[in-house]
Amino acid sequence: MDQLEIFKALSNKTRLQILHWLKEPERYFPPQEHEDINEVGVCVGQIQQKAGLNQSTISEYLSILQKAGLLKSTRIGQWTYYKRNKEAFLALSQFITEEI
Amino acid sequence: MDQLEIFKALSNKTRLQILHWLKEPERYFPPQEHEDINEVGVCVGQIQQKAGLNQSTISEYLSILQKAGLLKSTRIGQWTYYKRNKEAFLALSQFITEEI
DNA sequence: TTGGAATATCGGAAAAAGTCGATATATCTT
DNA sequence: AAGATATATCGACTTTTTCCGATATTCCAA
Repeated sequence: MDQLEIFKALSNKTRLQILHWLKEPERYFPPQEHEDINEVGVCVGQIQQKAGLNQSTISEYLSILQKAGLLKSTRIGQWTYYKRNKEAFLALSQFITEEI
Repeated sequence: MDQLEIFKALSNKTRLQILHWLKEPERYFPPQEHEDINEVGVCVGQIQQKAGLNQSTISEYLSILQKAGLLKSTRIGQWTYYKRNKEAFLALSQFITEEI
């Protein structure tokens, strides 16, 4: 866990918003056409639409969040689904109370 | 609590290091000449020395951490002492597990 | 096997952050 | 009151981040 990388990933309004949405995907997104939203997460296009930024920007943001370990991704057909990585948030929470 | 501001404050190696030191000030700093280290914290000069960056840089970094609410400061005579604000870390930890 | 849809990558312009040296301010000492 | 010490602020330059449009890649469907 690279904490600095994680905090950089969290230092952006849109990325924080995305994480908030992905904490409760059913609440913020329509059911995914082909997959179970709770199983694989939400596809890039839906997140992009909701965020209202350029497609390339959102694709990169999701990649930043994933590289930091905060999201997990699954490619199914032409879609990439992103979902929250619970363990990372627990570890980060612990880091904050115990190390800094 | 402005979470974005907090995460930006945490997105810097030196600032993270400072917070780590201030979590256990007795362990990382000599006793303060004039004050109780556990009461008021550590003065800017000591932190600057340990961090090895310019005085103005450290002064600004401490100000950033304080504006984000992560540190509290006390001016006593010509010294400004900074100490960890425990409540802020607890609240942040909770935000991370509950909101994102 | 070609066209279309979803996503990823690249290159760049603008904005923000990092870091310094110089200088200002506040306070202590004499 | 003057010099010394600790900290804060300012201006400048460099590096990083933001966000876009254009293009590439991957995969599906006809």
